[in-house]
Amino acid sequence: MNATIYDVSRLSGVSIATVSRTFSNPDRVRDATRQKVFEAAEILHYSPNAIARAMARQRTDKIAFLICKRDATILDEFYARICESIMRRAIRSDRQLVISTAADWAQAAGTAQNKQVEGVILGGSAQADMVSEFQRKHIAVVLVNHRMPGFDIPCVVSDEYGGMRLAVGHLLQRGRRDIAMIAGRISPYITGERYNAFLRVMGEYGLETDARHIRMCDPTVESAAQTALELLGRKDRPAAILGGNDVVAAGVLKAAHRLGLRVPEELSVVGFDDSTVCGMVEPELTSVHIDCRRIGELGVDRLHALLNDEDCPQVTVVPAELRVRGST
Amino acid sequence: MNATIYDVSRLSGVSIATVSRTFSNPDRVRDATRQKVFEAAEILHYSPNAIARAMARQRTDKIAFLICKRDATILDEFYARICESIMRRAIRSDRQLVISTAADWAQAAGTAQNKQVEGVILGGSAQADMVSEFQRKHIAVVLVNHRMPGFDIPCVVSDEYGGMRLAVGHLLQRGRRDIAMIAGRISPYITGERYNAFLRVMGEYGLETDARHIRMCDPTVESAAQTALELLGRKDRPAAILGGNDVVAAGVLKAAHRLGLRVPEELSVVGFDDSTVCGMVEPELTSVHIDCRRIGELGVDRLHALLNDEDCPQVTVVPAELRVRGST
DNA sequence: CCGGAAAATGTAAGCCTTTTCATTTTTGCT
DNA sequence: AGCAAAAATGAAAAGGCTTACATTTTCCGG
Repeated sequence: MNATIYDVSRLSGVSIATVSRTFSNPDRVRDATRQKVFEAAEILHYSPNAIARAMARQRTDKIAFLICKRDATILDEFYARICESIMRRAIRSDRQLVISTAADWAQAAGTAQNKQVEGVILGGSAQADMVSEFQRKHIAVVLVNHRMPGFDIPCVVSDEYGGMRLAVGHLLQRGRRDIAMIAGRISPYITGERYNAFLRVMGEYGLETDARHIRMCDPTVESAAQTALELLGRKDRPAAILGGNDVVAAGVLKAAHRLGLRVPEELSVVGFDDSTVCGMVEPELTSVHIDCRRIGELGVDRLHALLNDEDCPQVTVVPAELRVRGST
Repeated sequence: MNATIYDVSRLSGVSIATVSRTFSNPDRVRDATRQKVFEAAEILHYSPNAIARAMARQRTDKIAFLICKRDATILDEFYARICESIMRRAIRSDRQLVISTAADWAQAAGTAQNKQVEGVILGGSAQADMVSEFQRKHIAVVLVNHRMPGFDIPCVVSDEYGGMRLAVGHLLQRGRRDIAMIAGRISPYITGERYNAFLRVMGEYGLETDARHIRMCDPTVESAAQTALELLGRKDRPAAILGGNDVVAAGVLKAAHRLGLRVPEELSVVGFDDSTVCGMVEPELTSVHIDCRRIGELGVDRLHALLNDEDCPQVTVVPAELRVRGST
């Protein structure tokens, strides 16, 4: 139905080899020839068949971004940003991108199987067996927003510790010493990382962190608000609350509002991620900015390095920044 | 490097045809044979090469979701939802999904070219030449959240008019007759649709809509807030404002807060899309719920129908609902 | 236990490129 | 004009699978 290289060859009067070269390596044919070929191709609406091309060249120039459903989704602005950035970078480097939400990792591996995809970027918490499966298939793997110590895989993460340090430091500057954290159950990695960072940073500043200061909640505004209500309802309520991400922080704001607590006068609130909601709530939310864009780009770059046998740092940490707004 | 059908054939002692059948049509080989083949495959870590398969079958089982950068992005929760839903549906029907943000349509067409992709779902405002390009390549096209009258293409849209009717009806019930709209410059289609719906509905209710009642703004909270400030600063301020989407509505809320106007007592605010921010702002935002999930699913379904030569409705309208919350 | 139908398997062509190697044409000099 | 080297082109194999058609095996009733 679609024209093939043979049709063009026939119409233009050159061999198929020359047609092929004309399309994949234009400067290796004479001007006159090139013109003839392009003319014929134009007439026939020919364009090279990528499948056949992949078949012959044994490579697809295709990479995948896999999100493990269990703890991440594109509905999350955080991952949407990473995804966008990966998309952009992939296009720029002439790679096709396959995106898949892997409900179960078997499906994900299936998607990427068979060298259809030359490399994958794994977002969210990847599982070890998934990774080894890929490696056995000789598919390059890069982790984004996750680490797998013991595995020989490059990963790109943001500096959660540094971000936390900025956040706590800022609160201290504002005179808040009684700081609590509500960690939403986001992706296990991020949750854990931020949790640990909080403990560590508080320790470094010589501040207390007993059970009263740390709470878990589901990653919804309502759940966060409930948790915050408990925390704020008591006499010895904290002077500041760190949300595990912006949604949680928005929940805290909500709770404060219900209790009639003024923010930031009576309570400081800090979020994580610096997502668009920060600008929508009242007061606007101080938040730790995570450079998702950079993370995505670096993810693609690392994958490229891997695919081209260049050397590639195992761990890349992207710095975080604090965006101070009305809630502190 | 990877095992091929020949390796499996050799090890299991059957012909490559049988191996092929074992994988693509298991019940057409005898039990004993199937077992032998699978065993050999297991040992060799064989799995069929999808490229070669596509080559031989002349089909890829691959579809694409293309977003036209100019007016839509996955960063938009609205599109993220559609995207998610398409992803889910595509996976469920054993299709691979390629997602691409098309900065320029040439690139998009390129991505989908060459029967690498059997069909595309176009999100955001597609351009006519893009569509005809696809059609000439015999690539099926479905429009999501957009319409192209005059083109023979199925499209799936939400019932913006119905949603608007619900919103305005609700406001009237609350005793608000002086209703204004701030339309954000979202995707041209949506913006236009909602704008027209507003005019029409207001007309149907016999309400005024002079220049005072309709404003445009950029699709950011800040821009919306500025616009709302102007609208609300005057003596004859409206009693209710409809935001072109939730972000705009959030901006209105912000403006009201700055002016010390109590919502909903002194001003009612309604958004569109029913995105997650609705639950985060104070008061929570009444919004017209757009069933993005359904839109995505139907998009995929229509595409399937097209690919299977089944008949396929040209226009599918997904109903909208009103979610009433604190802002009215 | 045989014949014929049905089921299982095998053979080989085809899908559309790329690419190596051989061959032809062009180029630049003398 | 003639020659060697360089550039352009062509012929053909390879890439891994599916499938139509041919062949072999199995199954069943008589």
